[in-house]
Amino acid sequence: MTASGGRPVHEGAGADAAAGDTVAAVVRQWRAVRPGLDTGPMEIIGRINRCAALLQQAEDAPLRRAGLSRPEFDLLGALRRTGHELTPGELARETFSSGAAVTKRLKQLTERGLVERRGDTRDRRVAHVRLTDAGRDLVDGILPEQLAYETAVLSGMDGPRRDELAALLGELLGQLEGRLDALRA
Amino acid sequence: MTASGGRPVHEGAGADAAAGDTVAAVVRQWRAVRPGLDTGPMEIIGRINRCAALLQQAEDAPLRRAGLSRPEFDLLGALRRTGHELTPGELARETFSSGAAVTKRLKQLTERGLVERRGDTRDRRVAHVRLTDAGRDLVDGILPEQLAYETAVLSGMDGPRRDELAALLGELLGQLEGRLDALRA
DNA sequence: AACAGGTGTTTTACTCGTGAAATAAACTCC
DNA sequence: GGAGTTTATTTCACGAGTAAAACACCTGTT
Repeated sequence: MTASGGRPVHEGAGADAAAGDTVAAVVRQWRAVRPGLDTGPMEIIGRINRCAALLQQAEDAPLRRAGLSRPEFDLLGALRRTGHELTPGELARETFSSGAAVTKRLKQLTERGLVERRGDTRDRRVAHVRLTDAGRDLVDGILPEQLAYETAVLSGMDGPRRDELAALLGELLGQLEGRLDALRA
Repeated sequence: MTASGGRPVHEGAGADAAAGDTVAAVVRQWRAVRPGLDTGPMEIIGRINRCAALLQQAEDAPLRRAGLSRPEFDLLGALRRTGHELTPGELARETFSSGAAVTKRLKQLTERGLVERRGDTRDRRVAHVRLTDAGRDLVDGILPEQLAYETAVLSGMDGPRRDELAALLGELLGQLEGRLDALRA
């Protein structure tokens, strides 16, 4: 199959895959050592995890140049894309991180002059966080760079397949999120 | 998390009909605030990162029951699936983590009696690590549970689409891994 | 008005991973 | 057969995240 140049289309549970990616190799090892195991889920979950790890590493490059970690950028991005102030609690939900982590990040970002906080006049427990001009400029400057970089990283795949992949991931994610919300209820 | 990570706060009433997953909503926010940006990569990279986060959370459940973290299980799994001893360096490469992390994990797993080490007779720098019987039994006991759990998590998608998703992820991963090696050279 | 309970945020104590230096042993090549 | 280099592994100092407790404030009830 590698020799014929075709990519494995039906790489189902029983197919002998071309060497391909490292996950395929791992799955092959498991099947050799513990035959009869249903290794199907590995081919999706293992690959997602590995892709995420590699992408994160790759993506870090443009951000690091600006002295930002990815979680920090996510926080700034949440403020930028919603277009209004957010409370620490909302930021935690928005960036899927713990409240404590947000507190720490806000402290640093405030010190760097990228965000500002003000107290709520009615409820003195809550704070409102907004981007400073410097913060907004930073996000606006980085984002196109970031997206261009990501485009380059994905450029090995042609357009239609990228769309197909995005659609399938969207379907999976929608279901995972539904399932998670269900567990939360 | 990614630039596209997060949940929309003010998504307009009634948008949930076509909302899809959270990443789609985030992308919509970006497009509203900064039109003209090519948000294509977010729909893949953002979703992969978010899926990875959710899956990791979900996957942790069966492992935690056994008192193992995922990186620890990966280490044990590498020993189990290769079927032979590995050096710390090989384990680091195999589990995609740093040497220092492997050293720490080995220390803990050794104390728990799950792995053993012996020195190489020829080259006294290198160590060889292998599973103890208890370690092997633990992995063999957990793995089917783990795979069953993962199958359940993915059960919202039907077979053909799962295969298609696995194939596309394999293609992407293969390219990312190639690209990474290229960048390293 | 005062208290009980709930909510938003921060603090605390801890774990874990990382990069860089340290250690130690093996090659190389003159 | 040493001096210098490379390779394998560990140690160290530190940063970042987490869960749980602490804190501060609000709200409903009586």
